[in-house]
Amino acid sequence: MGAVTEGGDDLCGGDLGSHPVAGLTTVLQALADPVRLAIIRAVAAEPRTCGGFDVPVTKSTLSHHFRVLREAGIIEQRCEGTRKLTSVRRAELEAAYPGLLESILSAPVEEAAAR
Amino acid sequence: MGAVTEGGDDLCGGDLGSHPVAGLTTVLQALADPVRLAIIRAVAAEPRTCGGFDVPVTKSTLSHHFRVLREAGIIEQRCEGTRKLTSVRRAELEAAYPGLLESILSAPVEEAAAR
DNA sequence: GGTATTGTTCGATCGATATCGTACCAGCTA
DNA sequence: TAGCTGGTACGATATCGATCGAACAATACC
Repeated sequence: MGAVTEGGDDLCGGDLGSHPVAGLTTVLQALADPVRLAIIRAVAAEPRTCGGFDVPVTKSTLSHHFRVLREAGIIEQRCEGTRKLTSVRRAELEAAYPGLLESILSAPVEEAAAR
Repeated sequence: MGAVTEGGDDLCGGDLGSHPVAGLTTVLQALADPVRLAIIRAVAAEPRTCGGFDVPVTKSTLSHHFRVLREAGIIEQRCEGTRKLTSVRRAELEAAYPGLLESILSAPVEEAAAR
């Protein structure tokens, strides 16, 4: 079975989107962070690259958060030249935990709290 | 230094149920633990006391988890003699984050994983 | 009164993780 | 070719939190 046929250039399409949606605890843990929550809100509104966030962390920390979200099966990333386009895996998430993402995205945004 | 003299009528009625539902991050963090998830599932099915759980932790750890859930506004506890009856604050939670509790409770139960 | 039951609190331990800085790598672009 | 940009990898640090045991408190029961 073809792993990922992204239409030609699959230089990075290998394991970036192949993570299945993780267990409930893992997913909740991935969501239970203000930075990641901000990421998901922004990405859910419109897929974007790492540069498109205004969270007050360095890019290495941002990369770490992306990995956590990716490994929880919440987001997927697609190479776009030198950039990486991040998007929420709405369908898979909805299939695994119906209503969860919806209820979280529709919750009021908390003000950024130092942690 | 004795003479606390609290009168003895309502030792626990005060702040055990008065916590408002916390912010989304706090609530998700409170939910993102297998032990607490098990507690909530059990309590949601039927309010019960601390002894009514089969989680593999000591009672002090259990007490800690109850405090976290209580302070997140997810559960409330009522004194019942020497016992404490715990129940989920469904209405308040539903008002704060519609659909959240529902989606979590209806998710498949993960097998207990060592953490 | 004395004992058992139920639960909290405190101190200690120990693993998880959020964060940063630096180095590094892969594509663009001049 | 070199430089620039977006992103990852790795090591170090520091804080958070889950866990336990022991001590304590309050009520029920004999």
